[in-house]
Amino acid sequence: MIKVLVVDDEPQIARALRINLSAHGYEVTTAADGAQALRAAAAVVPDLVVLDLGLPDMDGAEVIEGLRGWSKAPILVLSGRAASAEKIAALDAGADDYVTKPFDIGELLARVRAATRRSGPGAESPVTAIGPVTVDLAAREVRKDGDEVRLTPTEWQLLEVLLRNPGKLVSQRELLHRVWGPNYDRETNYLRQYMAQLRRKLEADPARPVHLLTEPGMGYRFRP
Amino acid sequence: MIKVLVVDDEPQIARALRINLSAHGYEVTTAADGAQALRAAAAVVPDLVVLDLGLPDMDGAEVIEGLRGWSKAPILVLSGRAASAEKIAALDAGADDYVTKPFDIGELLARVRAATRRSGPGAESPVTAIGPVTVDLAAREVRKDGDEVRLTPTEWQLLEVLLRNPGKLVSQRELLHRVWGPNYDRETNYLRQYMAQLRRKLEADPARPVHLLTEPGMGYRFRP
DNA sequence: GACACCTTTGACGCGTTCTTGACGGCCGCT
DNA sequence: AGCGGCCGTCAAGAACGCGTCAAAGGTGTC
Repeated sequence: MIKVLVVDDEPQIARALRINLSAHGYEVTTAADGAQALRAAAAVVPDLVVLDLGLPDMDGAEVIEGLRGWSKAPILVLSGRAASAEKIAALDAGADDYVTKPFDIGELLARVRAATRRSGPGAESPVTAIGPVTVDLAAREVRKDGDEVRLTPTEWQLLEVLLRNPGKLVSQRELLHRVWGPNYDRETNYLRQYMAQLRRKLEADPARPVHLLTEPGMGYRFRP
Repeated sequence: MIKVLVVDDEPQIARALRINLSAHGYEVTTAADGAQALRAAAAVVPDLVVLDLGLPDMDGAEVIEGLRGWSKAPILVLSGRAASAEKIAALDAGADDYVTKPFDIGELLARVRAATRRSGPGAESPVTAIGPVTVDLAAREVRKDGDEVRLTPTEWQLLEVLLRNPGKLVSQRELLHRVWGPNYDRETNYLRQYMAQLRRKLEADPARPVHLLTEPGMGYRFRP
């Protein structure tokens, strides 16, 4: 989750930003003045800072420079002042963007997206561990004792459904529907076939599976 | 020297921007419409693009997307329209900043500095090594055993998508969408054709690729 | 207008994957 | 004990996808 630090001394604006950003999937922290902002930045290490100028305790450029010493996270400045000199000062101090109030919330969100897009895609993908095997669903990569294991498309789909419901029982019908389509209900032999292949490739002892379990008469279950 | 491409159909504005940017030490190229812009971008490989919307021949978003396929250079959009919807569309298409006319030239220069500051230090050497081959995505240059290798535009786009997701599997659908457009879903023969060409040019043994791998039925993967 | 280059399109052989059927073992039920 | 249901395993042919070659269509250059 992308972490955003909102710095604003006006509670209404801070609240509005928190609500909107949270609604779009960001993790929001707020600070009401410069000192709080620098402390909060050190604590949460945000991926982006939305900074209102005109804070009660510090000058805007000071806050920007204080942040720039720590972090390379984009800084998006809000301000009531439209004067060019202020914008230039803020941008040259290290801000990445400057928006004057009153601002359109949609536009602000678009600018937030533009700013995070640049620095964003350096993230690692989540990896699921199955005993000696690691599965990276995003990269579509399986490793067993370090070397890679190749799965066929059908094997991937089946494994993905199970892994996305860790610990839960997935019925045969649901597995068939998700992998082969809604017209498949009773082809349980497909499941037997491919579960066996998955176990051969992923389980330490395919005859005695520990993670890819059969629930007789019901379905299959992935145990982490 | 930092190279800036200025795209504007109004000669006075283009001239004013050229003079001001040149005076501040930038190397300026100008283009008067979208087609020229894309051609010029391919030729000079700019470090930043200043793009006026409302070009005579193409929609603004088209130009942005055309540029984004090639390059990660920041795009600073100029526009006479202050409507939020347009700003949002441009930013989400891949623009980095949006300035409404009339604009203060000092502020514009500050935004140019802010944009180049970000990509400047990090974009020093984005060179990817593929065995005996080195690929410089920013400079758009490939060398194999020291000699230059020529890639066609389509080959570049395909290679770029793969290189920007190192280790990750990229589905054939995504590759088709990113290189040929959202209307292409099943033309996997294009992928076969161009992957073969890339392998001929980049792999030591094109018949046994080590870095540009096929995942049958799913997609392709670049392994560093 | 001829030429070169790139893109698009079609066809074929081959290896892999999917589908399908059959068999035997384990378990619970009668 | 006998039986039927369910699962794991094995072994086939069919179908699919990939790499490759070849050639036509399109565009800009000389």
